[in-house]
Amino acid sequence: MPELPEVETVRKGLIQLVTNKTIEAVDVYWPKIIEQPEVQQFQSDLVGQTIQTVHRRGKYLIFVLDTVEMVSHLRMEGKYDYFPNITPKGKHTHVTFTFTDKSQLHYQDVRKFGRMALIKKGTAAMYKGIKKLGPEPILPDFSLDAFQIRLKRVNKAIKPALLDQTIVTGLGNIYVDEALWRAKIHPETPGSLLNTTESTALHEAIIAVLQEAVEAGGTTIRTYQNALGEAGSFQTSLYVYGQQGTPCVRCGTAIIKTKVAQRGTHLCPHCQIKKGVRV
DNA sequence: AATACTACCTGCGTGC
DNA sequence: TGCACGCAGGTAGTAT
Repeated sequence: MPELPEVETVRKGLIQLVTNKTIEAVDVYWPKIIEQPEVQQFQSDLVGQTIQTVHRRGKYLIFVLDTVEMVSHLRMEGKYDYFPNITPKGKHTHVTFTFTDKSQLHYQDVRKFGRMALIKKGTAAMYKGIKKLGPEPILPDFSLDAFQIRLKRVNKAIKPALLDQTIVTGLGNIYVDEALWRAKIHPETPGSLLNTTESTALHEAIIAVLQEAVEAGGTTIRTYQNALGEAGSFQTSLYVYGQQGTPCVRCGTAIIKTKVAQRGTHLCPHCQIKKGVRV
């Protein structure tokens, strides 16, 4: 389910529900979810550890325990579900954590793309997926200067460039379309062709859309009862994502859906004109 | 180094 | 009803 705002919402929910809980058992039903160490080691390393807090970096959740940290990425459809009592696993439950008070955290993921890894405490920043992330989309981490300098070296389309997580982390398919619409930039524009006005507007739009979405608790597309972070309301504030056929609120032109770098892409064909390509 | 494509999975809607 | 196909909030691996 998640881009940054949804992951942040999940993190807040987890903090409320599992802080100070001690793990009594870990059950794994789809071993590929566990990246490292081996499943048995993963389970035994976690048993007896208490969750101190949950951090987030980009779209990664980082559970901080006594001597280890558990990095968790939800990818497309991963979800955490909390149960106050021991509860039978669902069809798509792949990992369960049972706490000493008999409450449980279930990891559910229809497409099984999500991943978990155990690392030594304090080493999350060095973890494979995390170490290559760009800055968090907030100031001062995400500096306009560095963003503009970096964009000059980007020859590919701005949309996949932003989805890459190395220029700035946290955008996914929804918020990248929203940010580009706000900044009036066509998603296929090569990064190097953005002028100062455009890159400044884009920088501002990225920060704003993600912050607003965090405040709204994220965007809920499909609802699964009980899952943490599924109560977001930002879907009512989307200007292009899923809005194909409806009028652009700025100019009235119908929003279209197309494909850019293999991803469904929404834009206003009047406000967002492609540069660098002969028409 | 940067870029482009594919794999990883399941379920759902669409069209024949 | 069955079936093929495209599509879905993401990233990692591989090849060029």
